[in-house]
Amino acid sequence: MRIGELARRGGTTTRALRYYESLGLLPARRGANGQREYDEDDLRLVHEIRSLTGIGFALEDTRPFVQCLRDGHTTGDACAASVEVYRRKLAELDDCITRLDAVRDQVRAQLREAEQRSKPCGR
Amino acid sequence: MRIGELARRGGTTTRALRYYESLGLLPARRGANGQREYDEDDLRLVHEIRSLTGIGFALEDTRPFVQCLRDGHTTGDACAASVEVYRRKLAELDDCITRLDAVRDQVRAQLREAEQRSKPCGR
DNA sequence: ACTTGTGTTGACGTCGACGTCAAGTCGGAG
DNA sequence: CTCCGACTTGACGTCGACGTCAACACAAGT
Repeated sequence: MRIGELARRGGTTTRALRYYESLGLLPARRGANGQREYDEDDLRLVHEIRSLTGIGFALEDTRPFVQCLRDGHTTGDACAASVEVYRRKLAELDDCITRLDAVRDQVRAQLREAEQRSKPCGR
Repeated sequence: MRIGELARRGGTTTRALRYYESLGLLPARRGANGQREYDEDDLRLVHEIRSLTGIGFALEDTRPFVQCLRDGHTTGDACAASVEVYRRKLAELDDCITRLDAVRDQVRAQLREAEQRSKPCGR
């Protein structure tokens, strides 16, 4: 299939696919006319990339997963490098959530205080 | 005081202060020589901006707080517009945390599954 | 007077993941 | 043959909060 179909079926755009190729993430074979030619395996790679970036993974973080699939594994996370990314991301998420929780509490407290001051009168 | 001192005492850089000025967030008086001249009140504004951006507020979100201080209030959140920003931010934080929690659980599950597959043998 | 430090404006660079536009080529329908 | 849609490469735009550099003026210490 050509790039337009791959984009449609992969839930993305041709621009994104060319961008992935420019990063070496999604290399493409070329037909006699110079147009990019893709197959079902490529569609799997696109799905892997999209599902990972969809939950907040950076494109570079998807690289091990994509490589893993290209190496013939049935899932992108069957390789050690991918699992390592999982671990790192999990740690990042924990950190992030912890910080956001703290900020939320802080903002909540400030909000309560500000509302308190604005209605100092009884009732 | 001049811009360098304000930057030092405000815990930021001269570049940032000029940037704030370009946004109309921190207007500056000028001395006879054309140099920016600041006072202690300006330092308060800088502290307000930094403490808010420090916890993740966008610069534009700090505008009501800064305006509030310039209007003579003792705190930046003494005005309705500021409190409104608090409320909006709190909602954003709740949303964000909820989503991140879901993602974390998802990644955790994937990680467990991947580790499971890599060590299918007992023990 | 000289040097060093601090100030000024203006403009381009950064990061990530593409969007958008331009100008041209290719494929199939009518 | 013509036309439209899909394809090609290349290059600039976007967003936010500044960093960095250039080239110059001003201030203060010895």
